[in-house]
Amino acid sequence: MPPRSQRPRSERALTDLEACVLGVVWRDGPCTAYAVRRELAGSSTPRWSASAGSIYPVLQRLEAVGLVAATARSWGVRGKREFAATTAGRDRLRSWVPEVGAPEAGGPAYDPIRTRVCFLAALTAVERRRFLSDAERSTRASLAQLRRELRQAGARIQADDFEGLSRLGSIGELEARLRWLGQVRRMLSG
Amino acid sequence: MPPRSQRPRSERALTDLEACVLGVVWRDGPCTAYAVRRELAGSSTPRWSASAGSIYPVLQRLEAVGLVAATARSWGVRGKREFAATTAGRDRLRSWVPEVGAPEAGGPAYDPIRTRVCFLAALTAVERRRFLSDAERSTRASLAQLRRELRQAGARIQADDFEGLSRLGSIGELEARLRWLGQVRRMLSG
DNA sequence: TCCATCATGTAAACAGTTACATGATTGC
DNA sequence: GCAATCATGTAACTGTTTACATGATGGA
Repeated sequence: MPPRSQRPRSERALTDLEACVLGVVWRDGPCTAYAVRRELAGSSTPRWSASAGSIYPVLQRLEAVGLVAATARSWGVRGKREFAATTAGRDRLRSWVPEVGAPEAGGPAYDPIRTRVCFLAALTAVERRRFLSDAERSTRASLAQLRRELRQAGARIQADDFEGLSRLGSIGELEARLRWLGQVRRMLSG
Repeated sequence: MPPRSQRPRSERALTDLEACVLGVVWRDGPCTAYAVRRELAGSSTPRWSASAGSIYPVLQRLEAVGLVAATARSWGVRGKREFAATTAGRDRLRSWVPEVGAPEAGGPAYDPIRTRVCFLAALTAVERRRFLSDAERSTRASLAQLRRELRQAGARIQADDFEGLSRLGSIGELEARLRWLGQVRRMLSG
């Protein structure tokens, strides 16, 4: 297990959070840090906390390296700052998206439920069944929510509605998980 | 967006990494930190780096709170330490597994590919197609690898082979992603 | 003899979270 | 008048990573 090579600080790759914030700023046009927060908080995949302490420092970093630029507006006593992606920011986003990074980028995502199944042996038979039904219920609830959002967004998904397409992917993932959980349940009881 | 309530340091919940390390130690019986590293590194979901700097501190923490215990063996000049889960550790693992934490625990996992699709609008049509075929190829490679591992493990999956069941879940997720990527590709070109 | 693997750790850096702090605006 | 939302940030903490450092064992 040799240590991996290191990139110089100045041109280091964007973290996924940085790239997402950059992406939101690029897509949603001039918007405040608060709007970015709201956007990330509303995401169906709550990977990040979207708290002020997460987002403000990220935008400061992005601004410092010139990937986003802020314009001040008067609001209250401190004013508000609206961010937009610069040309460099747009370019950076464009190079980030196809960046697969590791060769195993196509591997399965980290799923806390699947990870827990690995250690299901620690539970009694009753507890296992309970865990599985909880996981199924919870997954069904998320699935229903996603389908609601999909219906709300519009009758049919357009080719340029990448949020809708992404949501479609989430739905597919949850449906697959549900099928798998059923399979596991049948194997444990049968 | 009110701040969430905080847990006292002493009884804070295990992080997923801590729980996984505890789980591996519990499952694989007395084993060295190095073996835990190897196990995590070989996992199909490389969420963590599994470097020495990750695993050793985690085991130190787990040992400090009495969830694992080490027995020293003579090896080289420093000796080696073999870890095993204590009764408290096993209990803790048992309470961790069914712990769903957030109500949205059943939501979709964080998938870097899906996240990138959200910002596909930043690419040209040619770049989009290229991204999609890269993603499909990469996913197919991981899928083939997982199927190989599944075949290697044994002809049929036993009800108590939770690693095999988990792998089955990963395969289902990747198959779903592949179907979705095909759908996206058809929508973009059609 | 050399290399891969087994084995153990530490130190510094860093990203992200939690908690704290403040105040304006808008709608009921 | 009051509550929810909009808005901006900072400070401390902490978990994880990167890089560094060392040495034994076993097989080709």
